[in-house]
Amino acid sequence: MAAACCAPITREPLSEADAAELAVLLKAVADPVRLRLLSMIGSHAGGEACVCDLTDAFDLTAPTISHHLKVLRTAGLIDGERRGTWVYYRIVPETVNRLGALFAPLAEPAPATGGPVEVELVPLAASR
Amino acid sequence: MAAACCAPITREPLSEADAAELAVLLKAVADPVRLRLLSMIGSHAGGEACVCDLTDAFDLTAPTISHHLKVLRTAGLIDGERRGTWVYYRIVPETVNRLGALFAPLAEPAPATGGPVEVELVPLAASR
DNA sequence: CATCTAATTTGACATCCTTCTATCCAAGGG
DNA sequence: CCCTTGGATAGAAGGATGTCAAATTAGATG
Repeated sequence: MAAACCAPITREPLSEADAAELAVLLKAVADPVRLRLLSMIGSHAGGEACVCDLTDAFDLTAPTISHHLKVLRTAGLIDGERRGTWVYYRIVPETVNRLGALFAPLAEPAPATGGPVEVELVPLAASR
Repeated sequence: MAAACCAPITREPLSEADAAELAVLLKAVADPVRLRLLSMIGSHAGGEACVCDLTDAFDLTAPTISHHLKVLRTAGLIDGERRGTWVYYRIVPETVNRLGALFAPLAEPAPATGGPVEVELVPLAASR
């Protein structure tokens, strides 16, 4: 899987291949449970979260949570590691950033000048 | 549907309600055809595209394209208008921007320098 | 070694999604 | 007024997806 790229979605038409690959990534996050898992892992102190903590936060069985974690891991959004008895997961920033770039703000509500970021912005002078 | 908010996904845990609402939005874009439709509409000269142009770009029947456009419209990602014989669609920037904010770039690698965090991550599923 | 707990895998089932064909509505042109 | 064309709707078939119970693997502990 070549890293899909892709200029902001409103900049230029996506190729069929890029669209297919991005859809896989988006399907992974297009679920309430996985969205919450991702945010819980990403915002957890230390940058990683134990599966045991995650499981307790839902009214779902452990296998179901495990399934969702696998989907996120397969998509390259998180990465897991076993340390002793417990397994810890952490965010893979590169992959998350790819989604951010896809929906990059198209000059509207001023992208809150909160933090200096490394998003590759393409010259905004072309069409339009 | 109240406008969902939401700080970047790695900033703080999403509430159950916000996650549910965002998942609906993400499901709308988590499809290769709809991704391409969105990018074709958004990047089209004049900011809008005719359904007739969109349909020709796919190996799908007109009803199928119409269905996907409806999904995007229902999600608030695009807006359509009939002018005479043809129907034109355009992007709704506010909604797209919401997704951009969700996956807003977080500081890159930033592994606590020196910490015991540099562990070799073993693919959990690899063992067999 | 036996056993307990954390986490994943497997298999089943109900639901949702994508796509099609057939049909219907809207706008224009003879 | 009829007919043609652009586009949406209705309904159905088939595949994909989320969830659970049961079984399995991997450390830790007695």
